[in-house]
Amino acid sequence: MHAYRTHTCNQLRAEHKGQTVKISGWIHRKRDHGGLLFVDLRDHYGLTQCVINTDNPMFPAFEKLRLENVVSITGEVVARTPETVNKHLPTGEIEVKLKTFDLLSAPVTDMLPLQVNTDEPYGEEVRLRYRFLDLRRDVLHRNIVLRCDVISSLRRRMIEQGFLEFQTPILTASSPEGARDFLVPSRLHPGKFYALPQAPQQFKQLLMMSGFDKYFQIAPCFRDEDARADRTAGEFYQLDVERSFVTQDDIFATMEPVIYGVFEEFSNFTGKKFEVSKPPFVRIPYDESMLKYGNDKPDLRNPLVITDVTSVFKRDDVTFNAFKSVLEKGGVVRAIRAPKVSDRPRSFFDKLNDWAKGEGAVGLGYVVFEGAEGKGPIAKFIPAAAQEELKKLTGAGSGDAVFFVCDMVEKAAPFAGKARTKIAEEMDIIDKHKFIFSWIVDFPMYEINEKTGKVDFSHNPFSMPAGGLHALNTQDPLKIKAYQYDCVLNGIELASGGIRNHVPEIMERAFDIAGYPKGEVETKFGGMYNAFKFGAPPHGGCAFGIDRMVMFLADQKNVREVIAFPMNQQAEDLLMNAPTTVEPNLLKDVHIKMDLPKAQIKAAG
RNA sequence: GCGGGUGUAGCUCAGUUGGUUAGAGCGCUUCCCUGUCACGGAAGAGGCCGAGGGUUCAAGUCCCUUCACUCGCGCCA
Repeated sequence: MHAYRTHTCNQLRAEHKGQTVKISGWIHRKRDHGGLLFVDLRDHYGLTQCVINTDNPMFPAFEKLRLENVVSITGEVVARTPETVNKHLPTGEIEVKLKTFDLLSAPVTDMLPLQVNTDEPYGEEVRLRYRFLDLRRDVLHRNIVLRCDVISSLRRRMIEQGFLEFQTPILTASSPEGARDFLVPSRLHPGKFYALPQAPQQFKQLLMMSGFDKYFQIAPCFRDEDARADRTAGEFYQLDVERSFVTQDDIFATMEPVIYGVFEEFSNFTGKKFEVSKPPFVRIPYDESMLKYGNDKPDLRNPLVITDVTSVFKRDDVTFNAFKSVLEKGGVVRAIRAPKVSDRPRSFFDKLNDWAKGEGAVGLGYVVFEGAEGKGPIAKFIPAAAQEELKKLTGAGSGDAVFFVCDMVEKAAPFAGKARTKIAEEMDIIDKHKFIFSWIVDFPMYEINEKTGKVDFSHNPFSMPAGGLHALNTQDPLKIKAYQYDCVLNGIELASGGIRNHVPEIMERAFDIAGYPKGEVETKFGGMYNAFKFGAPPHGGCAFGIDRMVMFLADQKNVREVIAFPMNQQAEDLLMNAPTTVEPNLLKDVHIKMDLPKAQIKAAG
């Protein structure tokens, strides 16, 4: 007999009755009847009930074992009587009648800081400090299995399309992404540093210039920026993809079946099937998204749409001066039509108005259409003819309300976006069991940097500008679009990508417009720049956030729920105690001397 | 760096307007219990109420400071 087990804890069925088996695992739960003791033994695969009574001389020793001890149990598989079968358990037809057992772990003597056999919510700090216990618990354990399955599915789907899986360096140089780098000091080169890759961006482009055609990688990425619920501290994984001789549509056609396929494959993970939007995913130009949804990552589960109704409030017969004064300064009015809400109580509208005030707005004006007539606090400023124009622009009919946001465009658009979300939430019209994908396309190549007031890259500086060199030389930089796109799912950015700029002349001009001195491209991205000169194929790609994909499929609100060993919000690993101070000789090796803020000198000790 | 929330037993939480000895469930210890499956029952141990300061006859409760965790903002093209 095997030293540890002949079967797993999810394997034994009625057909095994009479067999002598050995199973190993953790003591999940005990039910002690004095003369009769039931123990649920748990391993990765499931639970098996074991039973022992006082006839067995091992009874006293076995009875003393505490929860979460690791034991192997040898015994006979016994069919349960019909009335004692447990239908909720796959192994519920049988139990193992214990003959002998071995304690395989050191005996558990301390109190468990968190209980494995409950689904009670625990504090983050305890969960992270004792992550190995939390990972034993059902929900987190299954989430991590899902993550493994999702990654192998992605890998299989990419390989089936003829992509090659690469590894790229972890110790590298600073890359063109805009985030803070993690730095690693060089021992051999005093005063110099490696940077951990924010993404393998340059390497994957170099692989295209090296003639490999179809690249992918399950790539670790490192960015020294603060965490959010959908963004872990420090590091995350991307499905990183690049292809040669492709257009934007080729990238979409490559990725849509992969992403749709994976989401469809695991759409039933939570036990409730999610409906997945089929390829081709809807494509929305950036400008349209900003107008209709108020951001560049629309939640398309929300059916509400924003329209521009500035023209209505500019009419001479409309006398709503609160808006007119803003319009005179160049502002806009954005409207959100909320269908069939005229029967809602006044409190529905007041609540939204209070919310808007809480967001720093003056309020959220609205008109409710009942029959032909518009009602509400500001309806009296809008005569019938103007109301007709309003209905025409927004598509509002009888029973609908239209909410207004008025401000300068750069404030009105995002606030209308927030209001769109808030109104839909209050109306409870967002279908929580849908995955709706979209591609946001035609991002602007440049934007005004608010701090400096100068023209800056708005996305990846390596993206190809639409219209190429001609556009760069002849158009207003702020009007130039880039072959740059995001894949958005339910209001969260899932991927970003672009068709790259592979022509040195266009790249130099692009950096010139963003105010970089001549030669900057060559100094900063020398390897890439050289490659561009020696035969670079047109290429492009994208990168999908794996943690976020799994988070969606597991229906979790926080990426930590799908990562085995995440850091906390302060980018600390409570289990491994990182970051930590190091021995002075290690610092000396890498030529580092501390110069700490006074308050932290004691802490660094 | 800034704002919101939370902090009471090993864990999850309750604790009234400031008022006697700070409670419950799980876990832990001892005992009873031979068909449970979140087994049941009896008893028990376990508390610097995050820390420090203040107001008060009296503070878990009110005020100030501070720390930790968390959510968000800044940041992340």
